[in-house]
Amino acid sequence: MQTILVIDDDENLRETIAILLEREGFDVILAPNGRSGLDLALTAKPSLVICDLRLPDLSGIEVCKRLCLAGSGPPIIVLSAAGDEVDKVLLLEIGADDYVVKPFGSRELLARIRAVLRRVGPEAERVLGFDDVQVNLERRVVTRGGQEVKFTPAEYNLLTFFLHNPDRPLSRDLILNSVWGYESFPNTRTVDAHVVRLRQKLEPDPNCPRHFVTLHKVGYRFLP
Amino acid sequence: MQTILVIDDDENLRETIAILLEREGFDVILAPNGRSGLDLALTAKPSLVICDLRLPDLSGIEVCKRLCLAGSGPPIIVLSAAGDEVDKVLLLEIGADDYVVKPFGSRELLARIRAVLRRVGPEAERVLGFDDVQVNLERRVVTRGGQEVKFTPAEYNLLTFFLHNPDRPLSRDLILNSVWGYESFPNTRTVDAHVVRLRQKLEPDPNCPRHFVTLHKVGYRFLP
DNA sequence: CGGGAATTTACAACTCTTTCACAACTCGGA
DNA sequence: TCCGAGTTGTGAAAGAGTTGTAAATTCCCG
Repeated sequence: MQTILVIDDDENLRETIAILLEREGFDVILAPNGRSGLDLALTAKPSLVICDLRLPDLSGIEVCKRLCLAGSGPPIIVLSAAGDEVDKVLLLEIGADDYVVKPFGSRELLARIRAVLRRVGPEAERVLGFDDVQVNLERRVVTRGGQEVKFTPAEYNLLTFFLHNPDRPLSRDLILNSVWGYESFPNTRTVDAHVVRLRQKLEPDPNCPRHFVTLHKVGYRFLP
Repeated sequence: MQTILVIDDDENLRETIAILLEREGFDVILAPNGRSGLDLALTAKPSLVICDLRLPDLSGIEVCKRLCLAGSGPPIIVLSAAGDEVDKVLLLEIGADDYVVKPFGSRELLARIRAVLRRVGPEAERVLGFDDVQVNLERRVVTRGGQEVKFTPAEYNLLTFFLHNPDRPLSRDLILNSVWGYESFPNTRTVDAHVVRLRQKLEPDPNCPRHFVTLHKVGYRFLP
């Protein structure tokens, strides 16, 4: 599982990126400023850092430098505002691996991330699972006891969301926002229906769920 | 005997490089602009391409992209003028193998050429396939059960893109960007239409595709 | 035991894909 | 330069597959 650290003082953007990346199967950790970002980068050992150029305390440049000082730190992608006069060469020289100019499309950011990760090293097999169930995020394939199990997009998205958030109580609203997105507003019963489908396909005994557990009046919880 | 294609609008430089390379025992072909360069690269199958960044029609970047489309294509060394603000990362990302800043010495250029050729190594067996279908990238010929099957350029590009990316979910957008390129904007239905054509030509049963599989709401997947 | 909450099922609406025909376009040759 | 064959992108209609929801039922907790 690959972890990405996002350092940006704009909470909105931070969350947007987080959701985007999580949906792609990355673990995401967030920091609102340079100092905490540096700390996290050194303690959490992320596979990649996305860092805004303009931060309240340390500048993005400063962050890059410090991270590179540490030797073989994680690769860094710098975000810069459209107006900024960015010295690309300088950025790359001090250790940034790539930069993206705001505003950027999600596709662009993802492409750059993958390019950097690919360049840095062979991508770890991105496989999650529990019991005899395996989910290959790269291939978008789910197997159970070696047999492929088919999933519709909504089911698959819900499944990976659970897998990325094990052991946590997840409210229906949170699930809706994370999996369906802010633009669509299905009612919360919808989540139930899809959980049922997951259970039927993946629970050893769908009548007595052990992995996709109901939290009465709260929501659901996924237990590996 | 190895052939090198030189794309540069400066006739003087072109000739200088040609003489230099021929003295070293390479076959050299020349092109004064991006378009004819691309044509030559595709028809003459050089072992290596040297391409100026600044060209009258297509930029060197554009040339790189096109050449790398299907993931095969010859290695590329980019020439950039001293003043150019070169985005090294971008260059390497889109498929250039190395770059040399003008003015350069003949020794340097030769060293880089040899390095790239060495890295690329003995030409890989460039035949891909599945079932009784064989695709010879060298000759640009597709056979099925020994019989040649004709492919139009768009079909062929799509086919090789699939072949180079087996087993992965490929969104329509990704396919469009990779096969058609960032500058052309056909709508995503176009991909469907071409997939249909591939299936009709290559699937044992076009009504029940086993190799070019639809991922509903996601895109397509190629399974060898 | 009562009432709200969760599950289950079935289904209709909907979205996405396939198919097909066609017009625009490209390119080579006369 | 013009023409014709071949190629390619697109729209429209039909066909598949997906998904949100309602309604009936069961479950859970107080």
